[in-house]
Amino acid sequence: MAKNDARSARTRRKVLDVSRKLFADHGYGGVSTPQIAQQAGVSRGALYHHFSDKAAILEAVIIAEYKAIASAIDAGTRAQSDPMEALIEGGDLFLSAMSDPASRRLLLIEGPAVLGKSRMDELDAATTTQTLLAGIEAAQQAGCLPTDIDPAALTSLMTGAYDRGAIDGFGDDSENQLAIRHAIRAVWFGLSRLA
Amino acid sequence: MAKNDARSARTRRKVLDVSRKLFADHGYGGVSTPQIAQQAGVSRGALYHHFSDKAAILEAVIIAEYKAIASAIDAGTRAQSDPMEALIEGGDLFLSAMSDPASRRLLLIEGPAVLGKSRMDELDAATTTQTLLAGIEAAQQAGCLPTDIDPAALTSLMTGAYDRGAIDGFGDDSENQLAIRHAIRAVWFGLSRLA
DNA sequence: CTAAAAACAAACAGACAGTATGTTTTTATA
DNA sequence: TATAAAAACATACTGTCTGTTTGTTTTTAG
Repeated sequence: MAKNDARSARTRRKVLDVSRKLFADHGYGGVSTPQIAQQAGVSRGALYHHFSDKAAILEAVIIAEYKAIASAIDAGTRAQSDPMEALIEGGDLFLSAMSDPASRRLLLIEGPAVLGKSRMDELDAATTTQTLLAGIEAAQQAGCLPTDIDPAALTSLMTGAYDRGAIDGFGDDSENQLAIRHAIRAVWFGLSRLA
Repeated sequence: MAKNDARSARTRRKVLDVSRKLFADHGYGGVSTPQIAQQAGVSRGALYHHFSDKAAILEAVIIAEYKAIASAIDAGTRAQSDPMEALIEGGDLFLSAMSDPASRRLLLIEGPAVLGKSRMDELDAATTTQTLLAGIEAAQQAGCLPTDIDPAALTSLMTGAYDRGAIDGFGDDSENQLAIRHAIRAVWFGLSRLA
């Protein structure tokens, strides 16, 4: 069972590579399975042999995307003693990882619309949200953030802020991006003043 | 030109009422135009006479939704001398207005995916974003918020926080909602400490 | 009262999603 | 190595959808 595995992996890879670009460029509804099959150089039968339906293709693309983001953040994370610095650096790495417009559209627009919020939450579990929640709780225990704030609620708000910051911060100019990073730093510093 | 206007208004109303519920319940892709026409008691021909395509129906639904939100916020806004109190109260009203799951799905999920971010920004112009930006600038001029923060950047972040807060704050329990409101208050207070 | 326009209805054409059926390639076993 | 089973791939087909076109009824304006 080796030659088949490679064959399947090759086919899946071709489909996912093509689909990622198509979904990111034209959105889920703007892409057809014949289009994916043709550009991937694969028959539609092969496509449906590996994926249960069209949404499953997007889901596989998004899972790969989460993994890429997570490993990019992991790779860039340095040992950080101060919990607040860790939060800010983690956030900056997230924003950097989301500098690709394709990532942003797939994870923040198409994913929630096609797979639904609850499924996206599951897929996200090991990635940004969990990391942020852990960081916030650590900062609270270290006395750097006020403890009367529900950590899950703050995680929601800051996740939303980062997501929106990623979307708005990369319009065209990188000027904007710096302003976003500065503003989010201010939010964290302000919260730490309340501790 | 009176009887026809009423006829058109009646037809449009029926289509939009039915579409709002269908789109909110099953998502844009999960609803068909025959389905809309049938439930609205209207022929598909009539439907396409009033709307250029399926996306135009969603757009009309979303425009109505923005108007409803805006007027709900307007109606609840009291004269507020303190700029920070105005910001917080406006935000609370936004969260209350978004307590309807249908509003949340239409404005935060389906809209961006189908119409795109730029179109949603245009439709949103007169509503939440503009109001928030004005509030932040006013607070900065009054010395309640630090002036070294780009107001547009902060508006992005806080809009994202509010949107996400609306989505996460209404899962099932209202306990969550209070935690969200408390956390966002803390964010504003923290920022004001930096002024 | 009648011609033009607006509103509505029905039929149609092209395309798509998902499935069923058939074929080739790979794997496991005798 | 020969062969049966299984996996991978290909093609054909069904029902449905979207957007358009053509036709009909209702309303408006002169």
